Amino acid sequence: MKSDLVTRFAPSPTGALHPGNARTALFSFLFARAGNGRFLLRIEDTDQAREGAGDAAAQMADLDWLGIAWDAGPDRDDGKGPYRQSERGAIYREHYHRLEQLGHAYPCFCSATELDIARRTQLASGQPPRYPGTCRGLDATARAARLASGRRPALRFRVPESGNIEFDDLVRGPQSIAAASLGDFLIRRADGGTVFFFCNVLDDALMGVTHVLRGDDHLSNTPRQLLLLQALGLPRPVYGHLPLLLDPDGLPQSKRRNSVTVAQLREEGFLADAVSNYLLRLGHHGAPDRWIDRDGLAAVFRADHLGRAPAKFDRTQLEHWQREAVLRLAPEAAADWLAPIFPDGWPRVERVKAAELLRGNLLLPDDARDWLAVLTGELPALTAEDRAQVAEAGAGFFEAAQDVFAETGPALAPLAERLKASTGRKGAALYRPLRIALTGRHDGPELAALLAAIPAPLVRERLANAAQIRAD
RNA sequence: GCUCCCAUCGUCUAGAGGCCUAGGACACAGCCCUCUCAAGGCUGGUACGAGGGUUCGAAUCCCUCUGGGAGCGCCA
Repeated sequence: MKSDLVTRFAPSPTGALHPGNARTALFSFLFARAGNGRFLLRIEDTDQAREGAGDAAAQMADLDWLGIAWDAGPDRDDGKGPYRQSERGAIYREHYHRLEQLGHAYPCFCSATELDIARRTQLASGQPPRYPGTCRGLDATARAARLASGRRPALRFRVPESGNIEFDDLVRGPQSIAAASLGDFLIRRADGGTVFFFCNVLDDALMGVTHVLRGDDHLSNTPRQLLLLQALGLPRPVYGHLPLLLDPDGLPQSKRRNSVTVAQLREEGFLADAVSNYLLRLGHHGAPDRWIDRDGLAAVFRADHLGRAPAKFDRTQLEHWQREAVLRLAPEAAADWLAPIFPDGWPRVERVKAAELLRGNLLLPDDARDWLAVLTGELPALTAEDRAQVAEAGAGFFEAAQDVFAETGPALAPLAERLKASTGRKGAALYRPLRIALTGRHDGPELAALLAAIPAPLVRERLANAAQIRAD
């Protein structure tokens, strides 16, 4: 059963998607899903100058990767689009006209320098920088005169001189601000370009958005947008302002500071569901401590469980969820996950087998590189300590191992049994030298599985090598 | 400069006056399990930014300060 709930994510395609935006998108998406509503994606590409080629497509790919699916968007119109603001010029023009007709907006002829001077003056005298109202009272003749002199006006919204603007924020609670503290703000640039305050809120209303989850940085802008809706006679959505997501050092994420992007995490090999499980718990509480499947995410999301304090991006916690995610990967998916580090010619079956063998000891695909050498290549030189352990077991031990291996093959149980009988060794004294000789390291999957996975010639070679090792 | 927002273990968080000698998770340390690592089990240390109030009682309410952030753009 569909409800009337409609949420959206409205990124501007300037650069890559950061975890903070991804979280906002995820929350909005889950919010809609949890309420049987719809989730919209709108691209706010009104600033062509700042837009990088392919940024929108890249961000959409990131969202898609995370499993954030939009019911309507640039590539999926539902009749209320277009979902790119660059294609909505006619709609904006129509509403500019209405605002002007209604007396809620007026042309402003002030130049950038004039405004700058006013701003500086106000700042210098301890006043908040606000539009001084120069063009507010211009009559028809004055306007005509300016137009005639060739000046192209911008359009400004006429903010009421008194009264309070009130709204109840989903996460911040009741808000109230005096209209008088707001200056008349711009809604259309002199070149005809639209301005965020305007197109953003207008599109939300026109697209039927009922609940807006967005960054904290918009909280103090909300009253302006509410004024706009009121002037236009459009319904207002419920707002929920999410605290910022900070870098590990506590500073806001930014391109300049090289904050991690979603694309980077993906390239490193982090799994989408690990990222989701992590983001779900940043600034949102109430989810159980255990792993949640992609399909179960929406069921634990609660809009009334959103936090107010900013959170720091913490790789260690992401890694915890990554470990959980890797453990839960289906065999085929695990092989795909490791694809970047497998040799090109490797057959599918081998890949799946290797992935199954190693995944318990991997956090990222890169971690598998050394293990690949264990399975197919040359072992790195042993440390002095490891040499000592191998030497302690003795040449006889490894000679016996070679003999037994020749008979029993790659099954550990009979091999261990026979070695135990012939050398008297057991437990760690038996297994550890074998592990070191065969893998060159102390950690890793079960020895039985390793023995079965390492090609027999390599096993023979390594056992023979171990028999040659003497303590330093 | 002005306005607004935020503040609990290293990190994510629970906490809406007594249930808090502050709970959980991650991380860390120790032990158990075990051929190793991981997983799992058990145990442990670590936090209410500071100062004033209000109250019988404050992490929770009020004020001040401190620290952080945002907005005030012909950026979004």
